[in-house]
Order: sequence, then C-alpha cells, then structure tokens
Amino acid sequence: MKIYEKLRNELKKRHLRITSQREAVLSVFLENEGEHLTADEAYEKLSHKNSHISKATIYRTVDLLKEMGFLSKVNFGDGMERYEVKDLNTHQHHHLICTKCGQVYEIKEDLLEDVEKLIEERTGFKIQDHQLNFYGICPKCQASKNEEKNTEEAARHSIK
Amino acid sequence: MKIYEKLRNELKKRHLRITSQREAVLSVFLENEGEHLTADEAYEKLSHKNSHISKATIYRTVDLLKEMGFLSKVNFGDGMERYEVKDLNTHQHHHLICTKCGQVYEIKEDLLEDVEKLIEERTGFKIQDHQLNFYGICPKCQASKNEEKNTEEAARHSIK
DNA sequence: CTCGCTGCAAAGCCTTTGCATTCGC
DNA sequence: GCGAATGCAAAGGCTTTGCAGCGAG
Repeated sequence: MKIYEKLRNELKKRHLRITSQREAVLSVFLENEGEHLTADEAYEKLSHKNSHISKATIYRTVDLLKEMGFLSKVNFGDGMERYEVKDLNTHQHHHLICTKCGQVYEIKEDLLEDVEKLIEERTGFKIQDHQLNFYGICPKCQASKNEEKNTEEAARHSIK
Repeated sequence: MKIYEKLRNELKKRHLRITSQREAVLSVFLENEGEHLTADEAYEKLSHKNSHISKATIYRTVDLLKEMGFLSKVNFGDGMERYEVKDLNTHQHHHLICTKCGQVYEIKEDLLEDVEKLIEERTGFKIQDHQLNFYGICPKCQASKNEEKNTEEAARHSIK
C-alpha cells in the first residue's frame, strides 16, 4: 500500500528505523478514520487485534507520525489528545462536537480556503495549520433532553 | 463596576453564594485580558496580589464562571486548560498561536459570521460555541530560526 | 556490532475529590 | 444555625521518562 511506502521512505530519510510498531500504529489510525482516537483507544484497538504494543511506544509513535505529517492532533476539549490521519490530498475538514454525548461529526467543506493567506499577509506569520471546532447539541440529544440521563458511555464523552 | 454586579445577580439567581474568592477569580481574568490564563497562572497572579485562594477553589470557580458565561475555555494544544473573559458585547475573535515560542495573537475579525447558522440548518445541531485556532511561526521566530535555541521561557510555552 | 527502539514501571503534571472547617445568608 | 464554599492534602487520569534488553541495519 502506498502510504506505508511513504512511511518507510520518510523514516529512511530521517535515518530512523522501520519497525513493526510504527507500521501498526499508523495502521490503526488508517483503519479507524473518522474516529479521532486517543493514545489509549489506539492501544486498546491494537491489543484486540494482535499487536501488543506498549502505551509508551504509542505515545512516542503518534508524536513521531505527527512530526512526519501522517497524523494531525485534534482537541475536542475533553482533556485528551486525539489524532487523525492527515490526508494531504483531500480538502480540510472541521469538527462538530456534541457537548452532551461527545459524538463528533465532520464538516467536509473547507471554510477557510483563503483565510490563511490573508492572515499571513497581514501578520507576517507563516501558517502551518488550523483547527476549527463547533460545539453544540446534536439532534438526538435535543430530542432526548428531558428524558432520563443519557448512557454512561455518553456521559464519559461529554464535554464540560 | 458593572460586571461584578452581573456576577452577583447571576449567583443570586442560581441561589449560590457571593464570596470574595469568586469575585477575585473573575477580577484576575479581567485584569489580564488577552492572556488566556491557566488555573495555575491565575493562582500565581492572585498570590502575588493579596488573595490566597487555594488551587482547588480556582478550578472550581473557573468552571462555574464558564458555566455562567463569564469565561470561555480555550485550548492551544499545550496540555493545559486556559480561560479568557467572554465579552458578549464585542465580536468574536480567533487565535493565532506561534508553535515555536507559544505567543498568542488575537485575530479580531469574526470570520464565521454566517457559518454557524448554515451548519445549524444543514445538520440540525444547536450550536453553542466555536473555536478557531491558527498555528504557525511568528515573524520573530522566523527571523531567529537559525540562531541558537530560544529562551527557556519560550521553550516552556512551545507547542508540540 | 552498534545504536536506536521498545517495554515496563515509576515519575510528572494538571485536575478533581473527600472531608473537616469556615462563613454567607 | 444550616448548608454551601473553601482549603488542604490525597487521589486520579493522561502523558512522559529512565533504563535494561531487544532488534534493525
């Protein structure tokens, strides 16, 4: 597959080693696109498969993959660092987060097409990245607002 | 001052108590607008003045002030929760963060004037808030990019 | 063979919580 | 005086780090 070659090339270029762990960590994010996994979630998913990779390695690897441009860090205000595959070929997207159940939806349009350039011109910054999150209540939670408390699962993901 | 009256009214409305700590915490954010203080920074600023308020109370109070709409939580990817005064009268603003020295600049324009409504219509979400951050290298850090490492202070604020 | 990478456990940091005491109302 | 708020210290949760052993090149 193309992206694993890219990974190997990038590692070689930096004189770093190609290890099964590095490929496995990238794979778990590829196989769960749109899920914005935390390090811990990636660890669980990997454990359920085959690979027993230590959490320390997961943390070190997501950091490296981010540095090499394969992952982006995203933050939904729930106190954990989350990562997603950075697809350089597609448009950027933004996130719409339900503050009640924690569900995250992606907004496909790139609303900031020309804004980065504008800001670079005005401020002299060299812009590398941006992150746009909308917070609100999803239709499902609006509907159930007066019913009993949502699931435990939801409560765990809710945002303060 | 107007905003302290608003605080007292809001507390009364919720049958909560008016305490010196609650006013002091709000005051430190008002006196340091544009600084995006963490709980710990607020604690330090308060200690240097007069008020000795425990950190636990700071945490509890910023949370309450956010719930009541006096503060907004902002996140710059540095692993700490930051808060700023939420000025309901002015336009929204966004943040431009230098990933090297951690300096934060504010972008005054509201770039998302109509976007929220559009998203509400399309998705059925009830949008409460949004957060837009740009990450890049500020002019100063671009200039000094080949010089020796920036200050310790800067390193502490840098974003991975 | 060498040096980078991993795994494990311990340590670090920020934040939350339990409980006795204090203090609005 | 009653119950909420505070302070202190301990606990919690996520992330980083030290170090011995393993494994890629």
